[in-house]
Amino acid sequence: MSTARTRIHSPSDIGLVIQQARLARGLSQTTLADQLGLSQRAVSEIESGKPTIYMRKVFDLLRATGVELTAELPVDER
Amino acid sequence: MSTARTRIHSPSDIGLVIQQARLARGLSQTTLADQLGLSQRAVSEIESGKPTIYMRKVFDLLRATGVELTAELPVDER
DNA sequence: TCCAGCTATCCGGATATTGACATATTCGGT
DNA sequence: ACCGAATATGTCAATATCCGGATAGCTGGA
Repeated sequence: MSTARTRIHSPSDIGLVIQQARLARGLSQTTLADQLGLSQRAVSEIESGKPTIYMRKVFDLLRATGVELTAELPVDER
Repeated sequence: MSTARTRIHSPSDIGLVIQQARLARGLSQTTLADQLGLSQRAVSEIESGKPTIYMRKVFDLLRATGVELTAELPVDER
């Protein structure tokens, strides 16, 4: 069990990661959507990178597909 | 110049990171909002973790504040 | 203490997203 | 090539976010 790391810079980037994670788990959009109380349409649109999607849905999907997000903030310690 | 790493699991988490990054750059919500064509209100709500915010706005803020996101997807390579 | 800058929050109307349903299209396996 | 599952996309009414403008509250500095 290794870990694939991907830089995320846009809705499209995160959509692709979510799609990969979903497929890796052998889930259909419909199955996942039903589990989370989302519409199949929403899952499809998120994976395709629609920019006007609510954050909550994205985080729901990340959690359900086991994707971990890390933020890196450059800090200049004086 | 070091790098602070934070696990992101929710809109609140990402809001806090964005706020830290903004403050580290000495910017006000209004200044940042104007730069990005957002309202000061939007920046405030994002930082406070409002879950029904469009993804695009969050990515705009991440870019503007220099925060890097990384996704980690557990993969079982047979 | 006074004041300016910053942030959180209210209202109101315009606009866009939402889910449900339906369906065209694509994809994978046999 | 065929067939069923999966996915992308259309419409539509309902709903919620959006921004502007305004403002109250908070904070730090002079």
